[in-house]
Amino acid sequence: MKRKLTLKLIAKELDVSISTVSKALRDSAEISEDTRQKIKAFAKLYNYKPNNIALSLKNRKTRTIGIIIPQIVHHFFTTVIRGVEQMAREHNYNVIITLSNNDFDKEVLNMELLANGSTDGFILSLSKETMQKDDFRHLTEAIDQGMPVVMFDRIVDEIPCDKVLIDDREGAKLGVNHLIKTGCKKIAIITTEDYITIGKLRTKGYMEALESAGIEVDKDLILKLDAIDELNDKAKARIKHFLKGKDIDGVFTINEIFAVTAAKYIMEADKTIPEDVSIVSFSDGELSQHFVPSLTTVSQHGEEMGRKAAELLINKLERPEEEVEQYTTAYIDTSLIERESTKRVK
Amino acid sequence: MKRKLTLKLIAKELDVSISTVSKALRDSAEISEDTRQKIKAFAKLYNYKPNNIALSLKNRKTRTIGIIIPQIVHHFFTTVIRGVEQMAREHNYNVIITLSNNDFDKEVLNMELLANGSTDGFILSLSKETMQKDDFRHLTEAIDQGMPVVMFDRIVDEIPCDKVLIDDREGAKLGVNHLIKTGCKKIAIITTEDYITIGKLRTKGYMEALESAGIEVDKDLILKLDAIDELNDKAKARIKHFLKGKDIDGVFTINEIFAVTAAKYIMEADKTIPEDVSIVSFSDGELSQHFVPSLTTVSQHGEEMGRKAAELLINKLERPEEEVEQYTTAYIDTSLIERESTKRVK
DNA sequence: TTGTAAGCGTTATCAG
DNA sequence: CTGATAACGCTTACAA
Repeated sequence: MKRKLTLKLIAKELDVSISTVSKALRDSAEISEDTRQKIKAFAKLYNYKPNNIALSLKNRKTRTIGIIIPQIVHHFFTTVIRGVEQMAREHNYNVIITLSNNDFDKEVLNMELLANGSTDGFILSLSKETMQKDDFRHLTEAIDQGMPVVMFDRIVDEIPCDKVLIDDREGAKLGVNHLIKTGCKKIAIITTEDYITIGKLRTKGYMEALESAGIEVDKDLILKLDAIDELNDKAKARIKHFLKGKDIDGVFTINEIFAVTAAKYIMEADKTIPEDVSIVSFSDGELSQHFVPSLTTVSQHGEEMGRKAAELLINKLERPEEEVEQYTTAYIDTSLIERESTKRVK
Repeated sequence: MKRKLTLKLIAKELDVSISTVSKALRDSAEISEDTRQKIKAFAKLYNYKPNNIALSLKNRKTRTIGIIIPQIVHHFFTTVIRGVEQMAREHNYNVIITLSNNDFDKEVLNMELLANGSTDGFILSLSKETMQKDDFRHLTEAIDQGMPVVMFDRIVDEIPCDKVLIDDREGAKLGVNHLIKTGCKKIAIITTEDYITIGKLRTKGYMEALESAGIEVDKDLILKLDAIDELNDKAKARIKHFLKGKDIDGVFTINEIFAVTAAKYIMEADKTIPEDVSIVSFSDGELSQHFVPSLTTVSQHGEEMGRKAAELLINKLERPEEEVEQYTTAYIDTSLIERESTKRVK
């Protein structure tokens, strides 16, 4: 492996000082046209690129934003990333991503990696395990050390940092209201246990929507699973059992996988979607789009979320150090995407 | 924002020299039990963490592997990442990811970011645009500068570096043979234009499978699209038109999206899957698993691929510098996952 | 047992 | 116009 070209090497080769080279390359007026030309030509020829590590050390800035997310398969996270990248690019920041795979230790590890020099701050969504463990020391430590942090989607209230959320409650209402509007009367929900914030809030939205439509909430129509991004066989069986023989005409689910699985069992029971049972899912992704029938979803506008998160972070990064700490929580609206799994509004 | 704790600060606070602190923290025998204890206690109390940037600069090593991929939505890429991370962890390397979003400029940008200090080497799959443009200067430059590179999946032969591939041709054969075995005689393929290597190779496998079964290749049963990860309306229309009224009993597609879209049009034409038309898709992902009917796929073993890529890279990184350059191309086997979209083998 | 100094690659300041 | 020097945070000979 060759050694990378450095200022020092160029200086030696051209028999000038390192600082001359540095200045020439940065087009300093101090340097004579002649030398500047010479140095630049040489640098270009041998493809000199400044060493970012050295720059970061010098500037105590990396101009890099770190993203830590539980799982990347999610179309949602991809869109968030895109949003972050857009905003980052506009402000001349780079973005690197690490995955926690929904694993606590990995999340901690990644945070340390990113917190110790590689990035100026980060944007993260908590792993499932972290939320279960209820252990956020890695977060508070990072924040204590002056790392700006923005949490999105899967957050925890107590941590003092900026937050970007979708309005889960409103989103769920949007979805359930659509079911109601299209004539559904007996609407079930497939959600998660309450320790997962999004599950809890979406369940709440579901209940509120029913109530304000004068429909009584029936506990038998609420299924709370312990799963979130993946369904094991047990969870599938629970969904199957839950749907079996129930007299329902609408299902609201808090994610795509739940929706698609429910749809499958509904069709297996020889009911048609949306005529017999309508379905609305939270989270708009590939699955919803390509499923037959395609699913009506509550879209989360991930890109916007990413943009907002990046904006908040960059704000913190570029603000004079002494300003009073204060944290904002931004809400991103959801919207309904109508597809084939619900009836047309009359 | 507080300033991060450094050796210097600790040294000042404890009134010792920086090197004493450094040594104490690294448990050097040079330092007296006493001072060591004192320093370590202090460091722990204030949660000292060494600055990775400084370490990288010092060691001229980051112990970080970069991954550059076109698009992360793909379940396949997620599994590859997981494989890379496993292997990396075993060898004490970190992993950071950047996305090219199938965009040439972004790929170049990301490479520069990663090549200029942030990582010791990288693993990448080319963006669609890069392959179209046929411009690989960013790659050769990085390699010239001594950055070890491993390409996987979407590669280009001419670049001198390690490569990890799945055997696309064999994989396609596997899939098509399965269709043949289950009784299909008129098998169509939905693939990409030939400039995308995987499309080309998979088409080849398809043809070979047919030929060796004594079935004549019918050009009318081959659809080459210009799309790869996403389908625009035009591509969808082409699929629809392609399938319409064609007398086929099997469809092989080179990715999930093509398969799912084809399935949809087939069902719309009131044919049943797999009785009337069987489907096999390349790439095993969420879509195939959750679609109704679930799709038989050729699985790519992404995790293994990731592991292999990381292994090759780490090998290069830890090898004494002077060794002769030589590049290996590893092939990862595919396997068939039978689901509902094909008939049982008799 | 502790401290000094050089060096990793840069840039900024100040002197020549 | 050019160059020496210090500094970013850390490690490691080498002195003391």
